[in-house]
Amino acid sequence: MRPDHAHDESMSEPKPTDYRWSLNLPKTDFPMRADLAKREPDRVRWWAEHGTYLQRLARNRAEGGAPFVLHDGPPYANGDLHMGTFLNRVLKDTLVKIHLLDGEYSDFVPGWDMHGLPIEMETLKHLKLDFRRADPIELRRACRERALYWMNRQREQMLRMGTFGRFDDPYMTLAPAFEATIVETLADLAESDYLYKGLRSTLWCVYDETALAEAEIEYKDHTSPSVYARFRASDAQRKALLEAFGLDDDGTPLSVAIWTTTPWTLPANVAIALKPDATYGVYRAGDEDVIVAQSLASSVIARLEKGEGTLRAEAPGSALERFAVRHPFLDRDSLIVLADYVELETGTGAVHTAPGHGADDFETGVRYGLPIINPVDAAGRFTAEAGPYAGMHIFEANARIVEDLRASGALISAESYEHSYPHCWRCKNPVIFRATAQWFIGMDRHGLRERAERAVHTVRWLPEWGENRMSQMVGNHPEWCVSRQRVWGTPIPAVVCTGCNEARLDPLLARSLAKAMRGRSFDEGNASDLWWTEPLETFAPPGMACAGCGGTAFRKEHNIVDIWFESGVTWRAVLVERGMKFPASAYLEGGDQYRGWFRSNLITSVATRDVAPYEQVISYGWVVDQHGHAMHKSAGNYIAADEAIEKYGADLLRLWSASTDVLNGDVRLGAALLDNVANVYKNLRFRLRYFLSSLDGLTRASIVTRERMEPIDRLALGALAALSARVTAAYRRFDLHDAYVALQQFDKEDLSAFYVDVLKDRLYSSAPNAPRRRSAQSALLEIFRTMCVLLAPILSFTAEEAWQHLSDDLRGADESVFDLVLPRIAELDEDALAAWALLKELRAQVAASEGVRDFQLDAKVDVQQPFYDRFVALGDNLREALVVSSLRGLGLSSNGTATVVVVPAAGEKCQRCWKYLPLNTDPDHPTLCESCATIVRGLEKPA
RNA sequence: GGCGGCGUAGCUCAGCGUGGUUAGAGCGUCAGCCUUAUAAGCUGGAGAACGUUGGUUCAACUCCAACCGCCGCUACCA
Repeated sequence: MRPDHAHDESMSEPKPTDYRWSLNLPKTDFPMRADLAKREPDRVRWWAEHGTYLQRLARNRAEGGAPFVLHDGPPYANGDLHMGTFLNRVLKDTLVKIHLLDGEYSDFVPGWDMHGLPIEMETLKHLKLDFRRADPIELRRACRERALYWMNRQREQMLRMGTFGRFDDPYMTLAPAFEATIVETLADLAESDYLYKGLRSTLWCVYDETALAEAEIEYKDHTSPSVYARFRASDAQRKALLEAFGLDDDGTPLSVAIWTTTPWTLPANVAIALKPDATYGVYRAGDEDVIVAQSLASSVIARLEKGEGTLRAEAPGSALERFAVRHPFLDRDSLIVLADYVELETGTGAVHTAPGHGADDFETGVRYGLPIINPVDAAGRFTAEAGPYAGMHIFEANARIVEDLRASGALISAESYEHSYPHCWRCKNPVIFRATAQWFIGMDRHGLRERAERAVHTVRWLPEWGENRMSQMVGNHPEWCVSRQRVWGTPIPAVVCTGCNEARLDPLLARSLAKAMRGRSFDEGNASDLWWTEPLETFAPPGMACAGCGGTAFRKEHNIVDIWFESGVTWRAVLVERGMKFPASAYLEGGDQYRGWFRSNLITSVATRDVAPYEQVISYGWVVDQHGHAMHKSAGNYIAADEAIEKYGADLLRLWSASTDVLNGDVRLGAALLDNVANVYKNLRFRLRYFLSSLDGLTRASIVTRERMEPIDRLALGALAALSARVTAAYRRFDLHDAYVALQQFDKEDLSAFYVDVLKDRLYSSAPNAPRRRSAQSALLEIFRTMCVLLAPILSFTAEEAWQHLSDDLRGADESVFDLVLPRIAELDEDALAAWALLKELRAQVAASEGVRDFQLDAKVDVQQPFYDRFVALGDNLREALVVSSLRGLGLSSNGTATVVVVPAAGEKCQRCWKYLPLNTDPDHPTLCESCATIVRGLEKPA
């Protein structure tokens, strides 16, 4: 012992009346301050070094735990994580840990989505390359490096969040076996006739020069030109049209008024669509006649600025079918056609139709056998077909076209129109429709749509409305365009017959390629480079011949597959290939994935296995700011995950994820809100600290079994069981918020305001080894252990930190908090719970007595019959529960209600235990009660 | 435009499938107490037109309709 320490002791020599030294006051080195940002990284390291997750996983399997597989929806390996990703990772982690702690084989394989345009764009920018000129193999190698860089970086960030999983063996869409699975699935789909090539008007990004899928567009507000224009009739056309209206031709010019927000599509115009059952009129305004829908006539005539128009005649749209008018600036006719989709809310009721530039227009074009004019190249420049506009960029041409319309007198009005418009998810520019030949998965082939919808109803959806949403999503899903004209991805190994130009995807060829890819090791780089580097003969089956012309000469196509298709086969590449549980127990993602990953997985799985790939789907809301607004970097309310963790600590943010209802609606996040959570955190932390401090001195050997505990300690454990039952039930239905509320309430009402207060006297003033003190400590140990395991899925860091502060002796074989098991509650003792509740109530009444403090009172209690015997059995615990000096009596209540009457305590205040009792029973300790005197006497002569 | 979700105290949420006591909880806030959990703890108080407006009903936060706000999804706004 160091001299200065001895000195300290002599300095704090107790005064004769100060008996603090003889009390068992709380003692722990569990820090009051969390310092989460500083301490959490140590915990992450500790879990890694001890293999906490994998060890528990192995133990659960050895003990026969049922498999539980949360299948990870792969984040895109590009950029740092934001709070939306944080929520995603932590919710998944919580679910994984709930099942892990429940003894299941909760196998979580994280994965990454690593191909695709965003990484390709980043890489090109980084290398200052133009993708048209870059060597594909070089570019793909650089993309791979970049994707791996981001994956590693994101992995570190995920681990920092305290998440568990097989982070040493994640799945990657760029791994050889994964790529091979993609190709094999394409082969299967081609073989079973779901996959085919066709000319369609598809979403196209002119900046990235590729087709896009529905899942790749974002809706944003966009201001478009709003142009009303005349399509004039030639003399012969005018005569015919007027006849259809029953009018004579008096030589007045006639035109059909159309409306468009995309003037650049006018060069591709071949038709005007009318609604068959709507009424159209010929209106005379000044010196001209115009045809327009009756219900929109006034707004169109107003734009003519030629005064009030007069209605000359009316006819249904169907009466005008197949008449024609002249294109406003090209030398051709525009056919009047009918289409049900024409709306009469805005515009003129006469829809400018360009089959090359719209899905519906395309369909109408096919129906009428119209030419599919597509005068726009991949980069958005007009081709020679566009006549005077050849060479211009389409969006720049808008203004020019409007001016030309004005100059030729075809323009009625030019305004601007703000509307929500599809944009490219990657470059954020408006997308267009452009007719090109692409590969599709047909939702309407072999009943795929109906089978997918049926599969939806076999799945458990959380929230329940997810079922309806998914069902609608599948019902509305058009053909899935899966081909992309880029290089960073898995090839669609199709070939084109050099004889007849017919494209085909030969399943044998594809499987041969896949087999070669599987033969490559991860370190050899992109296995699918083989499609670029090896001659076609390497993979082509012998005797491959064109089905159309019988030709045997082919060349390779160089499309890659949509990355939504790649992530769409994770169920196969991960669950099936690794021999994990399939269908997965659960998928858990943000609500945006109904159209994305939930759907892509459903479709590929139903098409090839006829079963949904998941048993349950859980979706959660979008993270928005404090005020409910979407977070954007530009709006300044964006929160990066690593910054938030540095500032608040991962555990506080984890607690936030449980503090709010994440499943329905938006999830708010902001500083004020986190302050709120911080208070709750602090309370829970203090409680854990208090438990640890009051367990001081307890050893495994001195633990009192439940049967031999004081009666009130057994009641406390009954209340604990009720908490366990509620929290584990909440966990099993993934209601983290209910678990959070339950833990908080128990902490506050049962522990802090009641049980802890009740135990103080017993813990502090008993002899250290007294059975009644050990009983209290044993109950507290049980509560501590249970609170730790119940908190662990959410507050992983703090629960582990607290558990580590328990003595090795008490922790025993359960080295980590994740070695513990969630309580299994067979059935609750309702009578005990009722007695506990009544005690709390009576204690609250005593505590609320004005002006007097604990122990300054004696009490007399009357309770109704069911409780009477129980209370008698409590013995001195009843007095203890009320925190009074003595119980003056326990009676049977006559009126059926329990009452407690308090009176000033009879004795004098014992200087040690503060109870008011008879003092001076020991001449050496005149200011102590008899019990304290005995204890102090025993302590005075330490061995 | 359509579909869906959400809208209850300063904050986060319960309650509303079976409409009926003074609409609950935690956090915060204010006041009091304790000083043997002490950079803690206890007790008490204040605090809510249950988004708005109508309707059904003896009675609505709870059922119905419309509307408003926020968010998400979606569309053939040509």
